[in-house]
Amino acid sequence: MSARRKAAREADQVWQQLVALVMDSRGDWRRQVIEVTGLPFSRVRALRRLVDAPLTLADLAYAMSTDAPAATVAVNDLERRGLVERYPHPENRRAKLVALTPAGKQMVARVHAISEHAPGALAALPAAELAQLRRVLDAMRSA
Amino acid sequence: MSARRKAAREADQVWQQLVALVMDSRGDWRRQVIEVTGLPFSRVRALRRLVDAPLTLADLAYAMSTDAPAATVAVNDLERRGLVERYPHPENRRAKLVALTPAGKQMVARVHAISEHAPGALAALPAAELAQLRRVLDAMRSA
DNA sequence: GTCAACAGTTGTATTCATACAACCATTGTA
DNA sequence: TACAATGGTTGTATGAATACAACTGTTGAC
Repeated sequence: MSARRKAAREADQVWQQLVALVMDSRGDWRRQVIEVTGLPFSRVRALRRLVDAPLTLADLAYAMSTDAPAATVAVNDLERRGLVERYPHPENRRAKLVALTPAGKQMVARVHAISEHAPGALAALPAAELAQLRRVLDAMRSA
Repeated sequence: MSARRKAAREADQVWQQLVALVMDSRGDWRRQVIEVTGLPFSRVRALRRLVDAPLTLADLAYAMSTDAPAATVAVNDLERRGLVERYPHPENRRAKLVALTPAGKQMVARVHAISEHAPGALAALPAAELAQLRRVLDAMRSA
């Protein structure tokens, strides 16, 4: 096996560990998101896909791995709440772009501000390892 | 602020980053779990709480952060599928303990074997950092 | 100009998840 | 013994997530 493939498999395994860890001890994060925003969780998921840039409905549906009708319904709801707005695609009159309004951005910020307590195993890590972990996560985000 | 409290806050922040990362790029893990097991996701969540030791229904409900009726329904379903069995609590005749059957353990193993590809940012990490990350995760699991 | 493919919308149906009320049996205690 | 608290079950109600069929308008290829 090539070194490249080996590295990829290593990454996949680490990822699985991460997912399992978060999913297992996720606790009430989802519940908290729903309570803080007053939105169904899927709406929040939609909002978070739009932080970087506006998306067409098709792209949004793909990003959420659902279908187009679901995206339409979600955007309708978010638009009624003033968190999002539709506007015509400049180069394709079939398509529409969906963008966050200021209120929408604020809502996303509120979600990011939700703080959940770290599970015991994480809180028990030595400070040095914790710092290392944070460095890795920062590196990932900026990548 | 005490050093202890400061460390706890640091851990909480790292944890938030982890949760956000996994939730954002979770992709089809849930979908895959459902497909592989043929079970609703909440049933899988229940199964996974039972790997370490049998639980009473009340404890299971608490661990899943839902209520007792939901736990009863879930266990009924899992029992019909032969993945779990109830037996009387040795010291409290009100309570019942729920334990995985061999088939149930096998099912959990199948869930753990589901491999999802690491998101780009993670796969792009230098090998040394990846190894470091894995070390931290291993340490967390054994803690 | 016709026609297939694309982008979005509307409406419907189904399954899941969740919460709550009401109930029975057991336990421990006043 | 009477009573409150615990552990579980049944049934009901509701909202969320998901999928699919059918339709309109737009585009691009032939």
